[in-house]
Amino acid sequence: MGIRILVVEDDELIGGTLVRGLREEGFTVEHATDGESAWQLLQAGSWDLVVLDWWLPSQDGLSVLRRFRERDHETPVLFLTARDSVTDRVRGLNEGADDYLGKPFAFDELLARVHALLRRREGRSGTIVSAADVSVDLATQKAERAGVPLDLKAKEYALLVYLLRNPDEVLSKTRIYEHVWDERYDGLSNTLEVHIFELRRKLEAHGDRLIHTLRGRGYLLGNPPGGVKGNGS
Amino acid sequence: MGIRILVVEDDELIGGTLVRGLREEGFTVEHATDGESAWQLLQAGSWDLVVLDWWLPSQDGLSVLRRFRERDHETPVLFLTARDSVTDRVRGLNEGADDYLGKPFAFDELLARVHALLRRREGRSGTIVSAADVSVDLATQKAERAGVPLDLKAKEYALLVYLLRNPDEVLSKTRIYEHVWDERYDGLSNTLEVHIFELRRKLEAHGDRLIHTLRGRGYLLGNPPGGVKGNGS
DNA sequence: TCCCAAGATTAACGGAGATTTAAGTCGAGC
DNA sequence: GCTCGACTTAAATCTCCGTTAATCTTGGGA
Repeated sequence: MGIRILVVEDDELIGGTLVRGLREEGFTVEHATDGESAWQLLQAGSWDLVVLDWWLPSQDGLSVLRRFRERDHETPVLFLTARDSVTDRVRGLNEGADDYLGKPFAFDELLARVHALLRRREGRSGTIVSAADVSVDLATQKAERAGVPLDLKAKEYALLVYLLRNPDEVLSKTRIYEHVWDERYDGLSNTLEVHIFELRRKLEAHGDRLIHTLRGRGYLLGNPPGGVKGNGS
Repeated sequence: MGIRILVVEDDELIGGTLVRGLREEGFTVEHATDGESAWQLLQAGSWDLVVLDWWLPSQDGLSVLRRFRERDHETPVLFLTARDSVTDRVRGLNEGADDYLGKPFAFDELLARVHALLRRREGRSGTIVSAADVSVDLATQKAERAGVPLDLKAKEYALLVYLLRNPDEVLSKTRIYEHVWDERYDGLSNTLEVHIFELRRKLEAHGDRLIHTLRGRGYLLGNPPGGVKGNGS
């Protein structure tokens, strides 16, 4: 939903904790337990952040990172090193990792670094994503419109975040569905429409329409398409 | 629309998603589920891009590609390989595919590659198609004239894109209709004229006439035809 | 100048797609 | 294992886009 994180970690306990914990924080999380599947997932999807373990069974994390960086220099990578080895972390950073964390670590600490990396990428705006008079704080998961806090369900929140991150752009249902639900969109279900409805209801309690329908094309959050409609005169 | 894409994919879910998603993005999309019908469609129509699955029931995608490339070296082909097999993708590229994508893939990623391939072919200009003071960004589906955004319906958008891609050229109603509507033009319906009218209305709100009528021959977007009209001698 | 065909314009209709409401399902937490 | 709430499914209703159709306008030829 909204923000997609790939966790590459073979240790069952640590991996499970990471996935669960990050999901509770409202992220969409996928989990790979070896280098090969990690590589496939990296190529397949667009990720906002990658948490990558140093030691992996079939292929070490470093070479995954190196291959990944040949194509993608943007997506932040948080590197997990087995211990706080200076040489390891230097090598990781040299290969394009953005930050590292030595095991064992507290989940809190990892979360702080995740937010820091995402913040850096959001460009100045802190953990806050906003458009028009709506804003969401990704760290605290609080959404508000015109200063009034919104009480959103998890899916509504995820949907809003995705729309906010692509303001004034036509987003097809296919794209929205794949991002927010992390599934293929078969066009048979109207789940997306129902959530749009709920989100609109809550947003429009404190302002006018923000989510516009482009019939047959998708939805758009922001200014109504086509600028000013009925000009005066 | 305006831009025609052939999707060759036997998997119902993936194919359905591709067709629906690409249509939402404003393309005219046809769908073939086996090599034989794919071959027929390839020969029948003129396509701007082909998305071709590796595995097909009656005949594998590679041989379809090979046969197609004997006649057509221009049309970009995006190849879908079942997995990220290096040998598969090398073979595909050797046979004349322009790009590949390993399943599973996110729709977003496919869309990005589609735009990249079209861009390469559109000639430098990015995803932007323009003529005179009108331009359309195929990626964001935003159209504008003299900097003023236009609020176009799906069909109007498709029509405009087709006209923009063939500026200063007389386009018969038959050609326009078959490209934009993807149907035979029987000359009985005046749908095309109605859409031309609507499109003109929106375009001419911010400038003078751009779509000219060539009585009995069709329409032309661009400079008035023949320069000076009633020149003597 | 008159006539006719091609095209322009306007209004109305039908249906696909979108909205809305309500009932069903599933999982988390007690 | 029960209950509550979030999410999904289903179904009714509505809305708007694209088409049709009917009328008006224009241009070219006799």
